[in-house]
Amino acid sequence: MFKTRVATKASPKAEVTERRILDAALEMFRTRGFEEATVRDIAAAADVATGAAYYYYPSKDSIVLAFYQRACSDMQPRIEEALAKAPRGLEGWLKALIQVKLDYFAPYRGVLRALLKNGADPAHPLSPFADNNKAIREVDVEWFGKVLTDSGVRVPKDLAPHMPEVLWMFQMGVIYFWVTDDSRGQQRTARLLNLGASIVATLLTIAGLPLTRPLRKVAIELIDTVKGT
Amino acid sequence: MFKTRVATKASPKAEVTERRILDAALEMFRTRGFEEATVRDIAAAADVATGAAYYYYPSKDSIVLAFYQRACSDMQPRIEEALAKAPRGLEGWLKALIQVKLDYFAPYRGVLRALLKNGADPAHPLSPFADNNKAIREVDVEWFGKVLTDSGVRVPKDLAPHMPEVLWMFQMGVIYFWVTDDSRGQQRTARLLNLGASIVATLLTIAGLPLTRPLRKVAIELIDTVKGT
DNA sequence: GCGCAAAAGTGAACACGTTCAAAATAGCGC
DNA sequence: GCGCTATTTTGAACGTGTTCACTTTTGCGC
Repeated sequence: MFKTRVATKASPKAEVTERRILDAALEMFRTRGFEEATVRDIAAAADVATGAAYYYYPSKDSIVLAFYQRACSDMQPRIEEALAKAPRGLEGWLKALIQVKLDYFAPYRGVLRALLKNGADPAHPLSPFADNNKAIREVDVEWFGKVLTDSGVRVPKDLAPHMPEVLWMFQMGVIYFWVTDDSRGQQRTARLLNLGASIVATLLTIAGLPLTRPLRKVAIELIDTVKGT
Repeated sequence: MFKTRVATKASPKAEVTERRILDAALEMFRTRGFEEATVRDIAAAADVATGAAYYYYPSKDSIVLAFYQRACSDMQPRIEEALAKAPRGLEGWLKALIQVKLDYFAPYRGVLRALLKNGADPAHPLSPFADNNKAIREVDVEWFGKVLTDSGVRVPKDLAPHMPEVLWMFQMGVIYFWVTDDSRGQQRTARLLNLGASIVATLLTIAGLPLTRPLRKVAIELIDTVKGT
């Protein structure tokens, strides 16, 4: 139902056109906002006919997805750098990792809002939770795994395999909050990130105590349920 | 920007028309799904011209909001009944309270998905988080307050005023999960609700222990941040 | 009943995302 | 260069939600 246009070694000409459309779209999204940027205008700005946009992208929304994918590779080196600079420890790294994304996406907050509109619906091809974007998601989750092991925090055996994805979910929560956070400079998100990272780190150390085992059991069951089969 | 058509004591004729449109719309949403039910068809089914729908409802989405509002009053007696029947205690009551909503909305899962598409965005007039729906939300939150006090669970003073809204948020989480849960009979949501309610109840008793005070402090700060000014 | 303002209702027209049959161009064996 | 296929590009047309100038109906003072 949702061909993402196989990345056959397209002729360079076509590649250039595809890029021109994407760039024109992003520029227009940024300046006018997602809803106000019409496909006709985007195509005109890219010097092609309206239909051309649909030769390269199956829908207007999917242009945003292309942006999201580009963003994810763009951010890899930035993440590495940020983690190196950040204060050692889980909390600092968590904040640094998520902050990279907020900073990168800042000029495109409205664009991201459009992408996340289709929500956490795993059935929707444009959702970060969809199978489509499994590859991207896994790269992302891996960073949280790395941060976790590097931090040296001792995580209970039963919980450990789930933690990277749980931390990734925490990130998604922050981002969802952020896209609709209209406080000055999104300072509420900044607070949320600080407090959230602190709580996560605290909880994770507490989770090691023997007393917490029963609760942990239930929590893991819940995590399994959310993840689905 | 979003006149909800003041509920002036409309002439009965108009009231009937408004109802006819709403009923036709819900029927069509249920049988065809939200996207597939066109305003033209809805209007035709209600025996009015297309434009009439817009005389009563500012947008197609807002019809769903009207449904949501009707649903909320419809559910009041059901909630009362369900709480009376449910096993005593916070956990049982929480589950019963939320289950009433899932049961009521079951035939309209797709419709609700359309409503929640506009997300948790408090700026969007159709969101359950919007100012528009403050009244509804408060009635809803009050139930959680009642359940909490009736349960007799001792909640720390600093946390207590926040708890009804926190529980309400838990409910919203379950509902968001539910609208896109395609497991047979939404059994994943059922598990999520069971486990979640159990965890909430457990955490709440733990929160009374003196040791947890520092963490609770941070958690409350986070809650304040999410709630906004 | 009559006149008339307000309320209710109409349907053509608009802008948008999207589709598609057709045209233009590129690539390539000869 | 020539033909021929596959790729790329076009722009008119479709269906949608929505708007609006207009018509019809209602309510009411007289």
